[in-house]
Amino acid sequence: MARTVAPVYDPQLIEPRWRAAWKAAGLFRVTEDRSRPKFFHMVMFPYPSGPLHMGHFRNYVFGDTFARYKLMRGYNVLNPFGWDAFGLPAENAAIQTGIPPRVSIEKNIAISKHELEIMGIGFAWDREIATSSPDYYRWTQWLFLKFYERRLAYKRMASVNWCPKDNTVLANEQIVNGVCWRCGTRPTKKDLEQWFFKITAYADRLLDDLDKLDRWPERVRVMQANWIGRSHGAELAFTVEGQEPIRVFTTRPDTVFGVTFMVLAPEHPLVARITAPAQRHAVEAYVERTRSETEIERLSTEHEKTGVFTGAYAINPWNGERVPIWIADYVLVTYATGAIMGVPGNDTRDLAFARKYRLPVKEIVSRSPRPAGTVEGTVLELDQGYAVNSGPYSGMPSRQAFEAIAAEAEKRGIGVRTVTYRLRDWLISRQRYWGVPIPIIYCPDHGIVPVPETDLPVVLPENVEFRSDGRNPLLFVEDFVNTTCPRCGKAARRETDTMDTFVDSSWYYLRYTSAREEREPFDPEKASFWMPVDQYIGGVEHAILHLLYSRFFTKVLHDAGMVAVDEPFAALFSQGMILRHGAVMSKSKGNGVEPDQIVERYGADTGRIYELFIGPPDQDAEWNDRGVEGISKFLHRVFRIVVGEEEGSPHQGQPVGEVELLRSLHETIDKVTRDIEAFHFNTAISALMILVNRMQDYLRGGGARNEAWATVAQGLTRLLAPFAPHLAEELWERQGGRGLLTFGDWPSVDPALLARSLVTVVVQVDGRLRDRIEMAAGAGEDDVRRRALESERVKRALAGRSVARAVLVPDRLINLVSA
RNA sequence: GCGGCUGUGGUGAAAUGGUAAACACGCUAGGUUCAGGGCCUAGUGCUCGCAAGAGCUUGGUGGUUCGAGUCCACUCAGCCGCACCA
Repeated sequence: MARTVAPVYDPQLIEPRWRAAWKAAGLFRVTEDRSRPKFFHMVMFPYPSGPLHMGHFRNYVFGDTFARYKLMRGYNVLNPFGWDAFGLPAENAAIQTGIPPRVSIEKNIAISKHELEIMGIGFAWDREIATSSPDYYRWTQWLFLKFYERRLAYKRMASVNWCPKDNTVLANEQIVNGVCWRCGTRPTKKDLEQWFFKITAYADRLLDDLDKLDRWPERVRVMQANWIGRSHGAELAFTVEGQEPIRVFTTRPDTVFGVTFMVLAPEHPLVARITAPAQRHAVEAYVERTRSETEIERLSTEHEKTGVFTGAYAINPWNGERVPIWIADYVLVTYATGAIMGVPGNDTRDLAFARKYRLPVKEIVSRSPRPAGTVEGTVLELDQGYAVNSGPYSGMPSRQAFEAIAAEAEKRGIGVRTVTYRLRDWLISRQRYWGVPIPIIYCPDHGIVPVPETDLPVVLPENVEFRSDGRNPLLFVEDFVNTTCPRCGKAARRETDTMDTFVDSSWYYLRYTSAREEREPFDPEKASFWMPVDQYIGGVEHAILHLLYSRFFTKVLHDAGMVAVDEPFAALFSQGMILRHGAVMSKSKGNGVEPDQIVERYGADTGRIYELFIGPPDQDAEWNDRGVEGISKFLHRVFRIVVGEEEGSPHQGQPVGEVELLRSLHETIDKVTRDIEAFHFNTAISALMILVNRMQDYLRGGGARNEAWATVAQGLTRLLAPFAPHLAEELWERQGGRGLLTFGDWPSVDPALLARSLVTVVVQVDGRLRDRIEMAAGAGEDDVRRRALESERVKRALAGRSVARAVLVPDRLINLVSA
C-alpha cells in the first residue's frame, strides 16, 4: 500500500491501512506454543441482534485493550469470539416477517462483525463459532447425552409458568412484574413433562468453590451464594391422628416448643387425606385458587398471607401439644418438604399468619436465659438468644439447644439434621423452534430412548412453516417427528422441545480451544492446555445464570474426566453499562450511538479511548458527546507532538529538562502497567495525558528533539498501542519503527530513571499543611526538621511553641507536633 | 427484611493512612494574518480579603491516629441483587 503522508492526524486515512496490516499478520492467531506463557482471554459472546451501539462496545474495548496488552507482554494469547445464535428473537422475527432465523442471524452476524472490525477489535477469527451451526450443536447434543448417561439429565412432570399467548414455558427470570416479558400476558401454571439438568447435585460444590474464585467480583459471588441458598437445619416429624407423620424442615429446631400450628403447602399430598369433612369445601376452593396464581405472585412480599384450616390436628412430640393443621400459600411445595411448623414466637411470617387467624403465640426464645414475658416480633438469631419455655432445654443458648434437640430427635427417630437449598434443578426444555433439538426418541415399547451418538446431529429442519399462533413448528414437521426407535426399529416419535440457549453457552469456552475439531466436542489436550479462562469479561446481568451454569458444566465434565479444571473462569470482570440521557443505551430507546458514526467522525481510536476514559470500568457511565471531542483533540495533539508539528511557545510552568522528561516516561510506564493489570483504564489514559502534557512543556521550554526526546516519544507510542492501536502503529512507522508495534514489546520501567535528586517535602504543624520545602532526596529527620523550622510560615504557625516531636515520611512529609 | 455497591467541585472523576479535587469536560479573560471552529496563554472547590494570607471543605455524628476521603462504630440518602426459601 502506498505510503500516505498526512500533514494532520487523519483517522479515515490511517485506520483501514493498519487493520489490513493486522489481518495480514494474523492478529491473535495462536497455537499451543509452549515457549510462551498461555493466556486465555474471553469476552462474553453476544446474541447477534443486529447493529451494535457504543454501549455494547465497552465490553469489547476493555477486552481488546487487555488482550493487546497481554500480547505485548509476551503471552501466547487465545482471544476468540463467537455468536450465541439460537434464541427467540430470531424466531419471533420469522413469525412476523417470514424471514427464516438462519437468514436473519447470518445477516446480523455480518453487521456486527463489520462493526467490530472497524473499531479495531481483534479476535482469533479462525476459531469463530456460532451455537446454531450443526458443527457446534451436534456437540451440545452429545453433551446432553453424557449428562443423561450420568443421570444428570432427567424428565419429570413439572408445574411451570406458561404463557398462553406465546404458547411456551417461561423461565422464572422471563416473568417481569408478574407478566410475560415479551407480550405482557399474565402467565398461568401448567403441568408439563419437562427436561431438567440436575444442578442441585452440585449445589455444595458450586457454593463451596466460590471461595476459590478470589478474582471474581464480590457481588457476583454473593449473588451466586444467595441463589444457591444453602440452609442448615433439621427435618422433624409431627404425628397426625390416623395418618403418616408430617415432616417439616426448619432451620430452628431449637424453637420446636413454640409450635402453635402447622402449615402445609396447598399442593401437599397429605392435604386431601387429612382434611376433615366439614372443611373439605373451603380447602378445595382454596387449593383451586392458589393453583391459578403463579409462584412469583405467591412469593411477593406484598401478598397478604392467607390460609384455611384443614380441620385436622398434629401432635408435637416434644411437648404433647395438639396443634391445628392449616394450608397456606406462603408455604411452597417445591421447597424442602412443603410443610412447616408454625412458630410465631420467633418467625415474622408465622407471626403475621398467627395474628391474622388469631392463633396463639408462645415465647420460646429470649435475649436472656429467662423469659421476657412478651413477644415483640423481632426474630432472635441463633447466637443472639436463649431457649425459654422449652422443657429440659430452657435456659440453653439457642445454638446449644439447636444441637441438643437435633441430637435427641435423631436418637428418638423423629428427626434428622439436614441441609436444604433454594437452588432448583435447571429446566432446559423450551417449546421453541430456534434452538438445539433435544436428542431423545419416544418409543411405545422402550419409552425414553437417547439418540445414539453416531446419529448426531439431530438436525434442526430449516424448511419449516412458522405459525402465527406461536406453536412450535417442529410439531408439524412429519419427517422430523416421525422416526424409528434406535433399539427396536419400530415407529417412534422424536422430542420436539429444544434446549434452553443457556445450555449452548455453558461450554463454548471449551469449544474455542479446538473450534474445528470434528470427532469430539473439544480436544481434551488442547482444552487442558488453555483452560482455565484466565480473564473473562462480561456484563453483570449474567452474574447468576450463565456463570452458574458454566461452572456446573465444567464440574460435570471434570468429573467425567474430560477437563482438568473444575472452575472455568479464573478471573472475572463485570463492566458497567453506558447510559445516555439517563437511560441504558439501547436501540428501542433511540439513545444509542453507533460505532459507524464515531468511526466516521472521529476515528475508532477516539471511540475506544473515550470509552476507557469515561469513568471507572466497573461502574455505569453517562455518554457525553463533548467528552468524545476532548479525546479527539487529545489524539490530534499526540499526533502533532510526536510527528513534529508542535513547537515551543513560552509558558510559565516548571521547566522540563531531559531528566524530568525521561522520569515522566518511566513514571507513566509504571502507572499504566499497574493500571491495566488492575483494569483501571480510566486512570491509565489520564497518565498518558499527563505524559503528553510533560512532553509539551519540554518543547515549550526549548527542549530539543534529540535522543532523549525520541526515546520518550517511542515509549509513549508503545504505551498507546493497546488503547489506540491504529494511531500507535502510524506513529511507530513515522518514527522509523520496524515491524508492527502490536507484536512489539511492552516497555519496562528503569528504576534508576525514576529516582529524583530533589524532592518536595510537605511541612505540617499539628497535622495542618504550612509549607513546602525542597530537600535533597533521602534527607534525614534532623535535616528536614532544621530546614522546616527555618520557614517563616512554620514559625508563624508554631507561634513560639516548641516542637514536642516530629513524624517524618521520608521524601514526602514532616509533621511537627507542638508541645 | 437480608446482602452488596455508591455518596468528593458546575460535570465525569482522581487520591499504597501522609499536599483532597490529579486528568478531562465546562466556564472566564486574553492571544492568534482572529467569521465560526481550531490552536495557544492564564485562571477556575467555598468564604473573607485589593493583596499577602487566613479559615472552611470528601452525605451526617462520633471514635482510633502525630495525621482520616481512606480505618472503626452508629446514622442518612441513592442504586443493584435476592426476597414469605421455613
